Amino acid sequence: MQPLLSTTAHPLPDRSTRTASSEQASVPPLLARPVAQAAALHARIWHGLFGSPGPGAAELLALSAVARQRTVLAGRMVFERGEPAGSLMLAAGGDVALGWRGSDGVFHVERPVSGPAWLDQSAAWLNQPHAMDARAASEALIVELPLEPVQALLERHPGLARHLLKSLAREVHGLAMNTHELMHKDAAARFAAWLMQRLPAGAETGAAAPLRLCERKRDIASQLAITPETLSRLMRSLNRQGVISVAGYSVQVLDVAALRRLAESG
Amino acid sequence: MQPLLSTTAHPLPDRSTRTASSEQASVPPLLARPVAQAAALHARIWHGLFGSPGPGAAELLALSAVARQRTVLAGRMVFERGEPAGSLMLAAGGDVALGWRGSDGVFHVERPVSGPAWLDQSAAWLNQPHAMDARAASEALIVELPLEPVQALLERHPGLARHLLKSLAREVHGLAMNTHELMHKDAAARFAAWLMQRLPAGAETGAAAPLRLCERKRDIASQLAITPETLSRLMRSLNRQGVISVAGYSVQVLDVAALRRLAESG
DNA sequence: CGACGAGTTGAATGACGTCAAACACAGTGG
DNA sequence: CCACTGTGTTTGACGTCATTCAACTCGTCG
Repeated sequence: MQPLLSTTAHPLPDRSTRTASSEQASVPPLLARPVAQAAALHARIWHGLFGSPGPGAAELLALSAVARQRTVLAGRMVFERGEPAGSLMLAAGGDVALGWRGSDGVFHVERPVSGPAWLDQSAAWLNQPHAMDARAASEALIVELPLEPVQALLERHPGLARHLLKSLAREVHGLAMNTHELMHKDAAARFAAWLMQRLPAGAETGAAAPLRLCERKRDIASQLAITPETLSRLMRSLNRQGVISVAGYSVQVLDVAALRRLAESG
Repeated sequence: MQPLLSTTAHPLPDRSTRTASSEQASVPPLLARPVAQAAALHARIWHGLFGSPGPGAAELLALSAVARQRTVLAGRMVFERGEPAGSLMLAAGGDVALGWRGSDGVFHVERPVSGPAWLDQSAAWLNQPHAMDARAASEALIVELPLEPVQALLERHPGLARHLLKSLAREVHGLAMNTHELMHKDAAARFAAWLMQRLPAGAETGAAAPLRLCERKRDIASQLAITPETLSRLMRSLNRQGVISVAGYSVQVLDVAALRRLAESG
């Protein structure tokens, strides 16, 4: 029916391979190498969380001192909705999916996260339970910052507060954008925006380098709050319009300008 | 057509009266009374923002010292999207609508806020412009906390950081709930949840006291991300099912349990 | 091979938006 | 008192977008 496009199913993205390589890049050295280098790696994690300019070396060291870490195997829960949250939670490395598990046992991804990144920095401050489930998509290094010690830290390192406030503010900003998108954009615009987000920064016009989807399409759909069927139809429609070119899990954006127009229509 | 229900239009809620009375209650004394009592009122404002237990007296005093205030007349903009945000912004009293002005000049309310409450506590920390427009719905007392002095304050009063973090965390929590609702609930469920929220705390089952809508229905609709037409049909449908009883701007919830079921379906 | 899960496709259904008309009320000026 | 106007809401007809349900294909794993 569409001879120019292979509509056949394609193999799933190889999660185990991807997992392994992403861990090679960021996590395992932390566990395997001598302490001095581990500290340098900690610094890189904090940098990912706080951006730059981040907290000073002394403050980061103090943070590292109160941090408790553990690894969570792929597929296991990091924390569950309703569980009391005594700590600020973050993923130092690996991939974690924030979402919720339906009554049928299926996990719905609402926000995929790839370390280093915060998992829940708000529940602990409010003395409330976690509001979502968090499930490791790959083996992940989870860091917990227990609230009490962090508060004590703020007394001794007031400069740290500014960075914690900043990262919370970043989350507010992101959530507000997200809400706005959901309220005012249709599925096509949201998907276009999703694609734009993972376009390498360079590509401003014309065609861009091929892009590889590294999640199941059903998970992409659930981030966009649409059904897998609708996502499939959307991709086919954009493909037919010549905006993107789809082959299984690899997508090439052919017309960045058109995609941007779509993403901003709303 | 519906002899049991008056379906005729009803006069708008009297905004000017409502405005005046809400200001009588919270704002004007601050401007009119001696300094000692003004401080007490400041305390009440901070309490509204931070909850309890809030910051200590010394910290509140320091906050008050760096605060700059101004009043904004009903209908004027408090700040606009894109405007640089050098301060944490809050409404000490009066009603402010957060939203955005469409290209046609119509203002779409996304979140109504009634002082004391934060208007924008995130943009300033990120050195970013405001992400939304804010428009005074009634005459409002606006307080700005310029970022620089607040940061200096954090050095001297580390305990303050905890409360700022907490209020930001509260906003994260609220936004996350909102996002979740938009993603997974249909219009009827969202409206039911909206009604539940403004039900007095006492009413758990059966019928509840009549409720008076004090915004234009089109503004309620835009908070729910639906059109006024859909809201009208929803109210009629709930009325027909006997869950609520509608007469113009006054709504009585007849069956709290059914409403809760609706609100949680999704 | 057969079972299973992921993805795709089509038809039917439903939810919600759009458009246009009518109505209610407030305020205005005769 | 009565038209007249403007804004807000209601209602109906209709269209569009997205979900649902049910097949069907492909690839993997046993």
